[in-house]
Amino acid sequence: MPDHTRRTDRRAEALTKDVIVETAIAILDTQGVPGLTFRALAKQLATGSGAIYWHVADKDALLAAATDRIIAEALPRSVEGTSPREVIRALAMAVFDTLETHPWVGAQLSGDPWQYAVLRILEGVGAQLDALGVSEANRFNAATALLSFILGLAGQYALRARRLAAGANRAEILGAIAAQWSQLDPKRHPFVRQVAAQLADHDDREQFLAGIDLILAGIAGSD
Amino acid sequence: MPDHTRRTDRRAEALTKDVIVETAIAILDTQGVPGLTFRALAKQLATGSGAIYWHVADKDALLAAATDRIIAEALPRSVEGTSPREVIRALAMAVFDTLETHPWVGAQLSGDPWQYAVLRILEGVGAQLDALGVSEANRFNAATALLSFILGLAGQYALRARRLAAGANRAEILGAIAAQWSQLDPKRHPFVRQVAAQLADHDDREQFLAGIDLILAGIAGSD
DNA sequence: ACCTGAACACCGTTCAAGT
DNA sequence: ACCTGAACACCGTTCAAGT
Repeated sequence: MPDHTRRTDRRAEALTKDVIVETAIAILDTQGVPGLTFRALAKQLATGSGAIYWHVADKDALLAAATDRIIAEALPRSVEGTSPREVIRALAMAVFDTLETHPWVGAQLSGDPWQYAVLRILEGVGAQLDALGVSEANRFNAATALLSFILGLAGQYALRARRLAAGANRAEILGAIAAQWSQLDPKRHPFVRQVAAQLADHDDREQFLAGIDLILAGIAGSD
Repeated sequence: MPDHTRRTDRRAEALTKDVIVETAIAILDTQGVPGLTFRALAKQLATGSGAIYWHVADKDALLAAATDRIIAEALPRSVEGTSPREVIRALAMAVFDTLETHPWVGAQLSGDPWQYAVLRILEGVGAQLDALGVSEANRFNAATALLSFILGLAGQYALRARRLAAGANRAEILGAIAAQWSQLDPKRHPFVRQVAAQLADHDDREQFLAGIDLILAGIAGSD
């Protein structure tokens, strides 16, 4: 009560799950998943590694909690005055942009699709389908198709993020993959070879939205 | 040459990458990813753990090699006399069915989307798009949309597989998730609550094919 | 060239002991 | 109730030493 608690990176108040998750996110953003160890986390929190287990069940729970906080903050609360299609696009783009800022989220989302963070996305997507005129019988398949696509892309960008963290830049990574692809046997891999050229200079957001639009077009067409 | 080498589960010939990968797959199928350690693998191969590193760079490379072998064997060589749409469906179902037999493949595919096994799938899908009449400009986006959907689903079934390995059965797992979903706040999660009922008794293959069809319909419609 | 297996540098998690 | 930190039971990977 008397002394002004020093606000360095150390902790003065009681340990809470919130502080733990917040600190974990900071480590994940800077060091990636391999950097998040209970020892590193405890050190940053100026506590013992065992103390964390009083607030969090285990490492999986910690990662899920961190992912959920990121996704909860990233999803647009409500998008007024726009079409259902626009809302779904905005939602998908919110997820996409989050993956750029917090690359580890991609692996976490695609690796544990029943976690609460994923359910938030499913809810956001599903809520629009009624307005889109999708029959109740088709809603389940339509929503999970959109969700699977989003999670699939999440996995893809997750790996690229891992390589980015390793020091390379986007052009180098895609250039290396494109070079590798274009050396493939043309007989066995004609398509991939042909597409290799587009890989290096395609726009990620555009590709992502194109996929969303394809599925939305399919939903509109088949109902 | 003289004595008939005893064919127990031990190895008599020289260690090769093929034997290593084969043994790794056997462990993965029975014990899952956590069961695959270099110590367990070495013991099964009746060799030292260091010996494996002479043939395989590291654990990631071993997992990628195992996944590639599974996918290479699973993909239909060529499907004669059927429409491009049927070929894509057959290809997707081949991947899907593989995930049931080798559950760990799902996590591996979605976790490392640039590995060779994924490229095989991309090639298989992409090769059909020309025949489907998709313009060259749209082929890249169409193929990656299908691929992302397949990989997204792969991740989803991967987790369920992990839970199945832990001893539960399909009905229990989905029942538990459905029960959890239906307890959600109806105000905040109306869609997920509504869909919870369909979760327990939906057909996975049907859901998967429905997703493929939605994307194919979108591809056909937007071109 | 290929294999051995001890050793290194880590992990997540537990738990008696403290406050 | 909450925290400490040593201890346990593992990992992947390396590497001198063997054949």
